[in-house]
Amino acid sequence: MNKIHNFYVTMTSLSLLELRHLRTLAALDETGSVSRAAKRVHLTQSALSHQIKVLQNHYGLPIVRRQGQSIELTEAGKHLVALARRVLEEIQATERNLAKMSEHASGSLRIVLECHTCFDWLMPLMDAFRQNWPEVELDLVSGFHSDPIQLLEEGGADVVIGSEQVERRGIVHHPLFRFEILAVLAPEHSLRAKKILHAHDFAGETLITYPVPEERIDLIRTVLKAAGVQPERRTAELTVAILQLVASRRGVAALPSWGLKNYVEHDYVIARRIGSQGLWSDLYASTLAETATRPYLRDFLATARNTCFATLEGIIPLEPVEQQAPERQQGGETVMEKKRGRSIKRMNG
Amino acid sequence: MNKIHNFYVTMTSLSLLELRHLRTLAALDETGSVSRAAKRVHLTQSALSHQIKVLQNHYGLPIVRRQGQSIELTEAGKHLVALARRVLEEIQATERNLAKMSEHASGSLRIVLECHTCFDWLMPLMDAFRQNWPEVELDLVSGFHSDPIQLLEEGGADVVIGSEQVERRGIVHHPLFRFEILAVLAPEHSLRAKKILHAHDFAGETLITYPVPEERIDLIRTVLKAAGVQPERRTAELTVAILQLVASRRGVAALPSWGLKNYVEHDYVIARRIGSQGLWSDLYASTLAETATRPYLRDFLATARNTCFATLEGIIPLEPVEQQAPERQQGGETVMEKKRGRSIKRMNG
DNA sequence: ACATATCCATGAATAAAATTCATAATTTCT
DNA sequence: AGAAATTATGAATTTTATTCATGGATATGT
Repeated sequence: MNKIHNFYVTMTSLSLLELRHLRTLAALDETGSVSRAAKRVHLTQSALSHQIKVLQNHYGLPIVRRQGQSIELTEAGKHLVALARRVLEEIQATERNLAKMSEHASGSLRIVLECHTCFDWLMPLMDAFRQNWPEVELDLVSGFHSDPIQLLEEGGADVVIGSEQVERRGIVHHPLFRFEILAVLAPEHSLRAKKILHAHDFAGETLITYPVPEERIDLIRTVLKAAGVQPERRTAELTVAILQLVASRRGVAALPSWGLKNYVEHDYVIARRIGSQGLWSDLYASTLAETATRPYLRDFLATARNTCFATLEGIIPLEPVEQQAPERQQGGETVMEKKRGRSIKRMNG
Repeated sequence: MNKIHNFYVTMTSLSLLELRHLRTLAALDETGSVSRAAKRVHLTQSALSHQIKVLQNHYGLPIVRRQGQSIELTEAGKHLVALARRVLEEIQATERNLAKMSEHASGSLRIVLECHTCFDWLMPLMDAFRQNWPEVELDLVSGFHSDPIQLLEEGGADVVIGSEQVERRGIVHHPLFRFEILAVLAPEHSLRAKKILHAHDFAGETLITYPVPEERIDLIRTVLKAAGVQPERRTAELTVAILQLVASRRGVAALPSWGLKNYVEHDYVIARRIGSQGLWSDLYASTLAETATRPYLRDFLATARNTCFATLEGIIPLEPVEQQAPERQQGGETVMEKKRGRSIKRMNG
């Protein structure tokens, strides 16, 4: 029936464009480089290069232009990026709606912050979240907690934002990003000539930190302890207060690179790399496995990543690393095995 | 460097949604059936079934509900369809912009209509086109032409909309859709009792047609000629005029199903299938190979298909059939080989 | 200036996934 | 009840995206 004729006819392939491309375009725009964008979307640089090529062939237009060490979007590229922005936003919005339909969109999201500086990006994020999930009780759990993960288990909190990543049954760690911790000095400080500071440079200095135990301070834990350097400490609650103390030469500090830009540009303080590789820290959001399935939590994480990558400079995405699958039956946590998309894979042996 | 830790961490797969899914959703909504939607997007029913399943699993929500012989979109499905509509429209708009950037968006689009009834859907389409491509000279080539394809070759027209599909060098045929031609009778006509009309039923009747030669009238060419039936003919220029003549019992007609619905519902006329399989006709837009590459032509075809499928009832998509690849060098027409997307393939041997 | 990172492009190999095929299950219509 | 039409599903297959392995090109630093 319906016999099919036996010869070709053109069928102009209407749009080979896929959301994947739009996500790539957005990342390209945000990072200004193919390889950085690749990290951002968890693919290789090669994959993105191929994607770009396909698009350029399809539209018969250049989309990016190689500009020395990085790239620049062409006119056409900008059009596509604008499209990507709008479309991806619309998608997020309706996915939020679907999530709200799928279960009760209520619950609590009580956040423990191990990293004080994270206030900077968390505040606006929380404001946005409140709008999208009015039914969710959103809170910051204040005060110091020696074992914040335990708080999760006890039900006293729902998310811990910190850099530890202890393997602990029933707990999942959602990678956020990696950032560099820089040493902050007064512009006239005697160490100003050095491009890179090493452990011994801190000997005899006063270290200004947030009021948390030493083990929570990366500089001390991973750099100074090992070198046997033990500077004096002085604490302040707020980032601005720390910076003010540094500027007025009461001591030096070590802070995430992203919050420093403005102050450095105005010569309020200067920032220096710590160690030749730099001192880096990874940030995770940890939750109970159960909590991880909640749609509002997933939305929270998604927008956290989005806004951080869009807002914070100099941070890099973390590879989602795979947990040594808990061999035999470990309970009902098939959650992650099921829910995760295709793109979790080892990227180096 | 950057040693990678050795265990898993959840990475909530952010949206496995792709445009493919949105295109499917839109088709599902328009056709109300998985198999019809499949034809619409040139995939198998199975493929769509799988797609739907994936989406439902992903969102944890039913998207379609089986409703007897066809399907119904759920609340969630409707959300997604609404998204699809907006997104696909935005994409078409920016692709139009890109097309305009890639070459001069000017030229001419002079249309020859072999099928008179096509006026019905062509008019609004032309209006829309004029808005999007103000630089393109849009015209209907009037009058009768015995060999319209020749008009293309002579440069007197740019597109022929008709049902012939003669293989001719340098000419490409873009499939539009397949539609059924129904016999139209006055409600009191003596043949009203028959569900299906056959060739001999037309003997002794007056056939009311557009004023075109017999070879252009499918009913005569493919049904009556073969049976040696030769009814009287009477012609009218406009579809409404034909219908009026039929209603006033001056004769019978054969018209595309889509334009009849309103008249049939109001009992102005009645419509009957012709032959047990029905009488079907395929519609193609034919152009020079060269014209086929113009972005405005491709846009015209795309929106033609879109609006037709959205507007006209009872039409079905045509499989893009592959031309018996012109073995050895047949000139420069690599155009279609290059430009067409992946999805041209034989779907039944 | 020369070695050394970085960065992007590209072809081939590989891995992933979407689609088809074959068939079962379900519903409707006669 | 049987036939026809429609959707669902598991397995096979094809198609496609992605990685891998390089090469060339552009800075970067000593």
